[in-house]
Amino acid sequence: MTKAMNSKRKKATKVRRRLSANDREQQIVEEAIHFFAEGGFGGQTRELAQRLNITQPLLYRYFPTKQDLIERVFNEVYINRINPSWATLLRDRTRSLHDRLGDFYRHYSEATYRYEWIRLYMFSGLRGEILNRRYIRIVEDTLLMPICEEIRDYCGWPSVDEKPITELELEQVWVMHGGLFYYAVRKHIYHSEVSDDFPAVVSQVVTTVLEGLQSRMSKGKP
Amino acid sequence: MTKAMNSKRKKATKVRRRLSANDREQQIVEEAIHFFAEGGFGGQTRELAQRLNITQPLLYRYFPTKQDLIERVFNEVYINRINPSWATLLRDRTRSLHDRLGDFYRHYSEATYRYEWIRLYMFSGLRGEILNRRYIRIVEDTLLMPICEEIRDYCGWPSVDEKPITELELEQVWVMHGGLFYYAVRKHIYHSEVSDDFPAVVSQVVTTVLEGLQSRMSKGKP
DNA sequence: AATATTGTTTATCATATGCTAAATTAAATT
DNA sequence: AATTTAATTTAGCATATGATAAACAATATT
Repeated sequence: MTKAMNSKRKKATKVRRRLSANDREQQIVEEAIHFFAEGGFGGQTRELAQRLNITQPLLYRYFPTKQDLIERVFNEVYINRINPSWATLLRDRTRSLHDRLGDFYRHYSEATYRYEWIRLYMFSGLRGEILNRRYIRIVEDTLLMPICEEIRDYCGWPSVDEKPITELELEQVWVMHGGLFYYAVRKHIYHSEVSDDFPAVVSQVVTTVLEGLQSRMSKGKP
Repeated sequence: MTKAMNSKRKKATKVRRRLSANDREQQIVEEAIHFFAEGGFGGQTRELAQRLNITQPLLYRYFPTKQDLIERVFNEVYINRINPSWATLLRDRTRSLHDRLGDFYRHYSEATYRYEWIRLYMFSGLRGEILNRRYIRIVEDTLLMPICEEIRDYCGWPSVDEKPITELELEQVWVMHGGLFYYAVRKHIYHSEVSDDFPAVVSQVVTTVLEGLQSRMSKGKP
């Protein structure tokens, strides 16, 4: 029995060695995502290696420098995370704007309100990486601006062709968007207690904002 | 001329040495705030010393460990930053709730939407410091809950005595609060372009939220 | 002016940390 | 089975980094 266990354990301990280059690389990236998300990019390569059950120099076989690994992590987490179908969803005027926004934030939060995503994003921002500004630009152009336009339509305001979206209109949507994002910051960065019914929060907030904007409109505020 | 310049330069370089212990300590804390806010708590003590024009071991005369200095920075930045008069302001029902919230966020943002405050706060959160949760608790108890109560009154809902503030009501206010806070995150962490008229943003958001909530109420949603 | 006090620097230690070169060995190829 | 290929480890370099002890020197005290 002991023999069997030993051989089994041996296998369990050693069998994972000598992966194919592709598998090992992917494994490293995967673990690096968790690792850097937890402690930031100051984390030591030796500790990362330990978590992978490999030696530290092996990391350098796959990534020439730590910075290269970090950039790979960025790519893995942030590339192609914005689904183009979301913009389509938002513009679908056969549905109520309330439902569209609810659906959108359900999808959006599933993709981005994750422990790794949120934390790496904030670490990256504090580091002064270009990533965040680039991401914000995309969010603004492909998501928030369309939302502004749908709000225009919802409230019966002039179309974008007649009058471009103003800075304040965009900021209004940013506060909603940022407020919902901040829910994830409270949860994953501060480890604070938050409501466990995020869709309910979205629904309530969206209702309030839409009703509020519509009410402002009826009082003659474009 | 060269002589005069030399002696002058010498003076300029050396005259600031040998401060009183109190002055030196304060000077170190002050610089440490900027230093850690920029690069995080991983910043090297040697670099901090260089910026202070002192040698690195001198830091350890005033702070036994780096961690001690960091905690001192926390105290300096976060202790007594919440002005009790804000809660009073918020409860002053002789004024419109819109004006009260506008004033409150003017004061609150002046105190906390600062480069150092925001960044140290986020660095601290990512580090897992208790600071953030403690701060959040205070914000919730002394600011957001009162706001919830005022909203109840504003909308003509039952008082808190009759029915405690629900989780969703608090979350609604958190999204507004967090959304406004996120304005500062975009500015000071992502270095993104934001509207330079924050009071206008506040005014607009507050109007929308208040109108929206009131409108929901009139449709029978407490 | 001599002495005591204390703010500051010099020199240094121990460990951490990114990274490299060469040796080793598991797996693929012949 | 012998040989080649390539994944992995061992050993170690160079510099970074928090921290300490002792020497030094500006200021205060006598």
